[in-house]
Amino acid sequence: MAPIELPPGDALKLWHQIALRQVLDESPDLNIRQIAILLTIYLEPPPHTVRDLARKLKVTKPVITRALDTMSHMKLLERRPDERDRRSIVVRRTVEGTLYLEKLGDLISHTARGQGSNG
Amino acid sequence: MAPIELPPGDALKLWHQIALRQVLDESPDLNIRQIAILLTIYLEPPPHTVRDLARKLKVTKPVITRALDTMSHMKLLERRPDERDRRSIVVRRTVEGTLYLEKLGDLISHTARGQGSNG
DNA sequence: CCTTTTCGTTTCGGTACCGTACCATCGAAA
DNA sequence: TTTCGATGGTACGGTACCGAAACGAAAAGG
Repeated sequence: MAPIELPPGDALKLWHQIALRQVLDESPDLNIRQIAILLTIYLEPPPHTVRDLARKLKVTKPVITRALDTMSHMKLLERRPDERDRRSIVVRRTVEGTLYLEKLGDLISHTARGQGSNG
Repeated sequence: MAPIELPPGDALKLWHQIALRQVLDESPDLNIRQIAILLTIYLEPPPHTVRDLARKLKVTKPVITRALDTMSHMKLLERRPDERDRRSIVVRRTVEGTLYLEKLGDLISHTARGQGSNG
């Protein structure tokens, strides 16, 4: 895989266009912690528990609980009891969450493509 | 300028790493609207008034007013009365805001560079 | 059994954001 | 001058987030 050349100035323009698009589209505005949690769940190997996520992001457990409340209500992910240890829960992906992140990836990718050229 | 090739999968990994870094660094978490406002002010030609920003982002004026309150308190930008029309204010850049966005651009750029290569 | 530890959730007080509606000021035009 | 529209700010009620602390349930260990 070739390194991606993205000078700081272009990076900010890219960020700007993506932020602008998200605002104009009125897409659900997850805060930065929720985004980090969601992407960790989808991009890193399972299982994901509240405790693991809290430790990985260096946030308190209630932050994870509340983020899971919000995002599971949006159907972006799903809680499941852990069969082996009933104190734990396991966070799982959903179809809706997969679609949401696919769209996000496409948006970033497409914006980056338009960004580099002189358009 | 060459087009930037950033496949959706890599885009999500990039997003993940940047979000993770922002959370771990406890950087001030501006919401998506505030980011869009800030970058518009810094990347598009002045002058920037509340009304212009509200129209450009298709949000209500109080959204802009509150975002300016928050970000001017963080010294990321500055309100100034418009000399020509005293009903208007003009939003201006600050040194701190410039530094903040320079750091953000560097973070994105650096993360993207590490993203594409196998590092 | 009983105590301690672990896990996720809930509660508490506080802060920040939202949209709707209203307000004070300024500028333009009669 | 008065009237009217434009501009930015404020007030209100509601929602969501935060950290700290307390909680109930389940596991671990005596």
